[in-house]
Amino acid sequence: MSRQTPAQLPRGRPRSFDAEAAVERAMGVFWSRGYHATALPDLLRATKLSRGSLYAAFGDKHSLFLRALDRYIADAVGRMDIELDPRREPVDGLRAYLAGYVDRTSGANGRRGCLLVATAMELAGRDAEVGRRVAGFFKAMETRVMDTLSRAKAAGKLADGVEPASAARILVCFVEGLRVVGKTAPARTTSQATVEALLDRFIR
Amino acid sequence: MSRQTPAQLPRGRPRSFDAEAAVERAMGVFWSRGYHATALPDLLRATKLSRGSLYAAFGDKHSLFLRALDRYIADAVGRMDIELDPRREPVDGLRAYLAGYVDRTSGANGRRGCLLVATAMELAGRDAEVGRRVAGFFKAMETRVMDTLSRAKAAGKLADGVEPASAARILVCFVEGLRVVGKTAPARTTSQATVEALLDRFIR
DNA sequence: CGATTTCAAGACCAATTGGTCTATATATCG
DNA sequence: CGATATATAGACCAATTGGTCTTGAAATCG
Repeated sequence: MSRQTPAQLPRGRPRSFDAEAAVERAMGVFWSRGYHATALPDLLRATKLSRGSLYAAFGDKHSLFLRALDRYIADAVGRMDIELDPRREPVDGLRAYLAGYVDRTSGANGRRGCLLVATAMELAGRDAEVGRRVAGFFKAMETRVMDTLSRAKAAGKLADGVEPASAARILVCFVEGLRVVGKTAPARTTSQATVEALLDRFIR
Repeated sequence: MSRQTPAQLPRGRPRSFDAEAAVERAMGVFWSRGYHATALPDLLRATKLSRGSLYAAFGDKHSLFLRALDRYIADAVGRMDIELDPRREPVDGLRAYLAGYVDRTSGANGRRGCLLVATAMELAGRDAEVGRRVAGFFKAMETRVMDTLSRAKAAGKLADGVEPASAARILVCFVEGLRVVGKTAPARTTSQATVEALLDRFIR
């Protein structure tokens, strides 16, 4: 361990913008337009940064994209960790989790789509950095859903013959497919009914 | 009705390339790279056409893309019409249909992805021509799956409480989600097992 | 103050974009 | 043959791409 130097504040003009807020705004652009269709001017407008500042802070477009993607993933995982919290009734958790997807895949929300699914389709196959993140996200979701299903099963809430492991993979595919079909902006009632019909097959 | 003129053959050098084959090759490029990431030189290389011929035959990049997408959709619908043929055992048809997705969503096939899903995510929200095609395809799939499920139900092959209409929407979401998750190139056995577990919930 | 640092504005760059057009070769007709 | 039509190769175009660099104005320090 090296001795702690007295922290020596920087001397010049302090950083005056919030990098994390810039990442969030950039995320919004990539989300709406996709990676290739997003041009530098789009990002400058959204982040309200100058070219120089943006490149100084993030390196290049691809690095900024990865930060935006990481942010999107962290948000999604954080949401799941609340909805599928182990201290909660597992079936309630699953309902909340699926209700979130109903929300995100109907009407205008549906039409906007999902940065992660769009990125998976656009880049995951040819960009290893992206591929690892996408695979990691699906894995994280699968794990959380499986754990929740296991707790539901222990509580006798699963239909006969439902295996948490395979059911979790089914649910992951289903919700990601909802996001795809959601691009056609289906009515909320449609997504809602579909989700309920699916849940009926798994919950006692 | 105007009188039929004697068909008057064209007089000059005849067209020497097969437009439909060019569309198919272009489809392959869009499929592998996506719309925005496909540049003109990629299309010229794949179709083996000169710039002039390509623009004369197809107008512009976007029109060629629409033809490629139409071709992809026609192929997919044609496949379904065979797999889900009304003269076939409905449950066998569903198994064949799902087996096709297992094939297309595992390993290298999975990594390559699906032109339709990629297009849905990349363009459907902002390009009305594309949006209509994507929505039409999902509708076509849903109809065919629903009809098959109805026949299965009439034959007493469906599990209790399964409704063909909602089950068809579930299956459509599920298979499109398989294509998304397939971008991480899962093992064939994984996709296979997931599909079988799903079918178990619906088939008696 | 003067040193230091960060900012925005925008000039600038080479490469690439989708798209047009010209020149020329070639194939088919009457 | 001569007229007609179609092909290719590639020059050419303006606009845009991602990315660098310069300038000069602020903001903070000792």
